[in-house]
Amino acid sequence: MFKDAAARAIPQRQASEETRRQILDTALALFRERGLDATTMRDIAAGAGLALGAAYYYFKGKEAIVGAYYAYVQEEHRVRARAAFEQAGTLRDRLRAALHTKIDIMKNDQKLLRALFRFGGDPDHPLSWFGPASREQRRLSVEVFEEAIAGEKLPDDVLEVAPLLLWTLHMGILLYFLYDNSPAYRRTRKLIDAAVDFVIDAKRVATLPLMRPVRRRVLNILRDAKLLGESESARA
Amino acid sequence: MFKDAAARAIPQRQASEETRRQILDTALALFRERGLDATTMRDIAAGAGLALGAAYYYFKGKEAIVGAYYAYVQEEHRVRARAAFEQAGTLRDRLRAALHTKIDIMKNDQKLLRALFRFGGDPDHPLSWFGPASREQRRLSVEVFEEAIAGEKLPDDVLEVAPLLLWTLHMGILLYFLYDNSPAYRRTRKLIDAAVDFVIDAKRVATLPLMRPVRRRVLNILRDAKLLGESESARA
DNA sequence: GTCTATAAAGGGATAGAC
DNA sequence: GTCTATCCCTTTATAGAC
Repeated sequence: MFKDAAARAIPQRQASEETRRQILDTALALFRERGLDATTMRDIAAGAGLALGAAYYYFKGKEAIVGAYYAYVQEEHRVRARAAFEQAGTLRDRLRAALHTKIDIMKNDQKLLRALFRFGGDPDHPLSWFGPASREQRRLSVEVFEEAIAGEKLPDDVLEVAPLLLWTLHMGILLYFLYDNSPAYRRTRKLIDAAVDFVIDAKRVATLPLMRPVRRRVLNILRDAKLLGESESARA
Repeated sequence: MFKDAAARAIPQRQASEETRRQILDTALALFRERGLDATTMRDIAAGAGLALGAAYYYFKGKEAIVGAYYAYVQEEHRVRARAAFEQAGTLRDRLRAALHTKIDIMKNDQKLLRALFRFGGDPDHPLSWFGPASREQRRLSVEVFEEAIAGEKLPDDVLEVAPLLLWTLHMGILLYFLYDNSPAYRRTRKLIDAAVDFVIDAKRVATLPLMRPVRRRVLNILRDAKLLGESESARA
C-alpha cells in the first residue's frame, strides 16, 4: 500500500524504513479489516512480526500511525495529481484528475475514514481535519488544487480564493464518498464529473468583470472568518 | 432549557411530561458541564431525583436523550424562525433570522455538539447527521429555509434547490461555530451576516434568465447524487 | 432488587536489557 | 533496533452488603 510513496520519498535508505513501512502496511490492513478501535498496538506489532516495544519505537502510538496515513494520502495525492496534470490539458481534465486521484487513493478506506471522521469535531485533536495541528497537511492539500488551476488566466482575486473553494468542494465530495454505498463508488465518480462541469460553468460566470464586487465580498468573508490568510498582494 | 418548546408542544398534559422534561434538562446540564461521555445514565437519574430504572422508563438510553435534544433543537428552531419571519420583511432579514436563531439555540452547547459531531461519520448510527435515521429531522430543518424564502418571486428550479443549498450553508456555519472560540461567537455571527449578503448577491446572479442552463445542471447534479428527491413538477 | 467494592482483563505506553 | 517486563489506566464482571 505504502510502497509507491515510500519508495519515492526515501529511496531505500535503510532497513529501518522498511520496518516502518511494514508496520504501516500491517496497521492499515488491520484498520480496514476490523476497524480502527478494534485494532490494538499489540495486534499491529504481532502482525508486523515485531515486539510491542519495537512498534512503539517507530510510532508514538496508534494516533501517530494514523497521522502517517494522513501524510501518506497527502503525498500520494500530490504525486498522482501532478502526474495527471502533466497529461491533462484542459482545466476540466485537471480538476477531474485532482478529485478522482484522491478517491483512487482512498477507495479501500471508507471504513477507516468513517472512523476518522469523529476527530473533525475536536479542534484540539492532532487528527482533527480542521484544527491547527493539521494545518500543514491542509496547506499541502489546498496546494494540489492550486496546481490544478495554475496556468489558467484568472483574475487575481479568483486565483486567491479558488484553491480554498476547490478544497472545500473536495471535502464535501469526501463526505459524500463516506456515505456512498454504490458499487465501485460510481455515484461519487459521477458526482465528481458533474461537480467539475459545474465549476467550469461557475468559473465562466465568476470571472466576468461584472462579478468583481461579488468576488471582493467572498474574499472579505473568508478573510474575516480567518479561513483565508492575508494574501501577498494584500500585504504588499 | 426545554421549557419553551415543551410547554408549547404539550400544554401541561401530565406530570409525566414534566418528569420527562426534568430528565432532559438534567441530562443537558450534565452534558454541558462534564461532557457527553463522562455523563452516565446514573448521573442523569440522580440529578433528576429519580431511580435509574425510572430514567430508563422515559428514555431507552443516553442515545435516546440525545435524540430528544435533536428534536428539541429542531422544534425550537422552527418556532423561533417562524416568529422572526413574521417580523422580518426582506429576504436578507429572514435568512439572517433563520441562521442566527439556530446559533441562539445552540450557543451553550458547543462542547456537546463537538461530541455529537462524531456520529456524522457513521451512516447507520441513529444520531448521524446525514444518515437515513435522521431523514425526517433533516427534512424539517430544510423546511425552515423553505419558509425563509417563501413568498420570494423565484424561478421554479431555484425554489427547488435553494432550501437544500441554504441548509448546506447552515451546516457549514455550524461547523464553523464548532471551531469558533471568539467571545460570544462574534466571528460566527459576523460570518452569518456576511454569508447572507453573499447569498443575496448570488440570488441576483443565479436568477438571471441567462443562468438557466447552469441552474439545470445543479438540479441534475443534486438529483443524480440522490441529494434531492424528484420534484413535484418533475413527476407531473 | 439495587448498589458498591473489588477483582480480572485488556490495552496503551515506557524502561531497561541485549 | 528489537526484545522482555512492567506500569497504569479503563472497562467489564462479579460478589457480597444493604
